[in-house]
Amino acid sequence: MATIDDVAKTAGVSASTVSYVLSGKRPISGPTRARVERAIEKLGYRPHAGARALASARTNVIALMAPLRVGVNVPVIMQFVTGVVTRARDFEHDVLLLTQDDVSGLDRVTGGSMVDALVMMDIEADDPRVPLVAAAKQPAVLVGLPEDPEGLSCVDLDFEAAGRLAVRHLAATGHTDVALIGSPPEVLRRHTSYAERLMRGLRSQAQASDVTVRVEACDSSPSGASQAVDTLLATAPDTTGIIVHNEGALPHVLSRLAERGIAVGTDMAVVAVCPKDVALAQRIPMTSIDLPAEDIGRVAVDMVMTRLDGDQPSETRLLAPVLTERESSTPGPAADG
Amino acid sequence: MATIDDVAKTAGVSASTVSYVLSGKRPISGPTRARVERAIEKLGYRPHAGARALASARTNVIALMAPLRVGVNVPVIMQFVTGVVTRARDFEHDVLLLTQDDVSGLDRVTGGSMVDALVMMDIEADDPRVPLVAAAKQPAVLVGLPEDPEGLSCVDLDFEAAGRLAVRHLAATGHTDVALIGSPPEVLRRHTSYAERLMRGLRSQAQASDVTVRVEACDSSPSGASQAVDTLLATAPDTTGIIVHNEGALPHVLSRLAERGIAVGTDMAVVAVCPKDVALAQRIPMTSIDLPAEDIGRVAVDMVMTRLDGDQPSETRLLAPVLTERESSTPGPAADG
DNA sequence: CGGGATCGTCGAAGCGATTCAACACGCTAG
DNA sequence: CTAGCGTGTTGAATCGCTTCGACGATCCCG
Repeated sequence: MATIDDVAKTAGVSASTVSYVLSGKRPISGPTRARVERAIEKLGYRPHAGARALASARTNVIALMAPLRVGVNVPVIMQFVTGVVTRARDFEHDVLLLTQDDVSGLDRVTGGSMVDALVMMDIEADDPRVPLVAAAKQPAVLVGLPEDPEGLSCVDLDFEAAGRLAVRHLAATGHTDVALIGSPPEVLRRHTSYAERLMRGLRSQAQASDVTVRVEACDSSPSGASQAVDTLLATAPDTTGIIVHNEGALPHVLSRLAERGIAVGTDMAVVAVCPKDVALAQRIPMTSIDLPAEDIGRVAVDMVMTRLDGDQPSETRLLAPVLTERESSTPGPAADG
Repeated sequence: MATIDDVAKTAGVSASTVSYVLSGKRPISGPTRARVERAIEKLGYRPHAGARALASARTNVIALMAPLRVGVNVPVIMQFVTGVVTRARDFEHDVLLLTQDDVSGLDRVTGGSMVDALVMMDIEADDPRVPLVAAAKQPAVLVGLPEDPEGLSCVDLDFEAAGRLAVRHLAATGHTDVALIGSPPEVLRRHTSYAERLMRGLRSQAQASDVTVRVEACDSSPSGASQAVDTLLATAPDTTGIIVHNEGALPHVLSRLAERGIAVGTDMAVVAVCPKDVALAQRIPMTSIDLPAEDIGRVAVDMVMTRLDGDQPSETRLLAPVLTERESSTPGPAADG
């Protein structure tokens, strides 16, 4: 491989000049720049990433911790990841992927200066990674909300507001008995923050809107979904509105309702909290609160990049939920006639 | 951050000794090793990845190109990725994720010595990345089969054998009119190798077993799947066995069959080509040919690691397909009575 | 008891970039 | 006419590690 010295030699300049042409940190005259660029082209020169990292203390790589835990919805994760990877490229950064949720990987990439910054997904209320990453020299952004952010920046959909919004929507369309079909029990057991925040919003708005809300955990299998539906209808037969916050279970919930002869949209209003494409890929276009996974990934990168040099204060960004009415929810019983 | 010199100083040895303790490339006496290790521990020393890469020409990172193209099944991709990431850790390597299928990323990580090796997924028959990666100084393994591998190593499920196996199974259980519900049209248009190989196997065995086989492309949406089923049953009403090679469409195909009152397993035998967990997550446990995505990812890493120093010759590894009978396929009409 | 092998450690030379201080040059202003 | 300035370029130091050759000490065997 050609080195910067080779380029310098064939362009008839010094290595530092080549470096400045590349980085633009000092003015270089037009002719010189042109000669250098020609030399680079000719030799097919690519700066050595390691050498660069050593000299400049910048790797142009960010770490993305995306633990693949049981119960997480893989396609949604991948939407995040896509957002992160593509946005990172806008900042000339590549992405190092860590899928294990152990803490050693964090230590390695952080301590070894393998990355300039970190984005961590699937944050739990009391996440063991948080103190470690707070102590790291690299800036970090958490996707989700830990109990104690320790001065770290966070970003996520405002699930609490989403919960309120969903209930408000159902209440406004005349429903008084609503239910949540939510995350798998494993997710709840881990105290993954989004699940709890949604419920909090749900409950507070239920009280405010004088609506009862029943909660069912639900794993993503067909049988799990059927069971959740059956239990719900057995214990709360007056339910006329369901909020589904479980991408994997959603199609099965709809199937089960269909099997039981319950027409979604007329007999039963259903609001999904999920990415738009999931909402549209069901048998009926779903009224949904969009989970803008790719956006969130993008924002996470924006935030972490801002903090690369300037010591921006930490900040928490909760994206406002947007509810889009589609065919799965229509005015409920109280609004009838 | 502490440097190797700091460690050397506090341990009372030279930096090279510390390095040898870490790498084990020269014998170090017990007491010395112990002193060094204590110093490392005490200072929380982590070798600087960039410096290491510069000096040793090893980054301990491999690149994973996983283009997220339309029509690919994301959960399956993630199974590959998981296999790659976890196996890479066994070799002390981390994974740099490239999701864009452009060629510039390849160039960057390759030319800039950011990685020691490459794993490339979703290979097309005439993939533009292949010549580039063949010219790179890093070893590479392709997941899939290009038309001309140019001396590169490849790994994949033996889809041609899978096609034969599926037909043989159906033929053996008495079916004479079978059909494939296959990949989305985009995938076929790209000449993604697995789709074509499966069809080749299907056709050759159909001829050998004196069975007719009809082929339907099928996108992964509910409507696409329904349409594929409807078209199939309209144009080939005698069909009694279906092979589904499309993870996304599979549940919808089954739903549609159910809607039309066709009982899977008795009226219609269905064989799926998909990961085992997908086969088991359907309304009926599916007879399936396992797509061992995670295994393939692991094997890809094994192969590429073998080629890191030794100049092992290139090799193509096609994993033998395994068919597991479950409830979705039972003896067909000719075997009845 | 001497000579060669073996073992453990060290010093120094890179690896390939970045960046700072310094310098040469041509201008303008005084 | 010169001091002073800005512009464009350079040389050298530096980043933190690996690795090669060398060297003293210890060991074994004849």
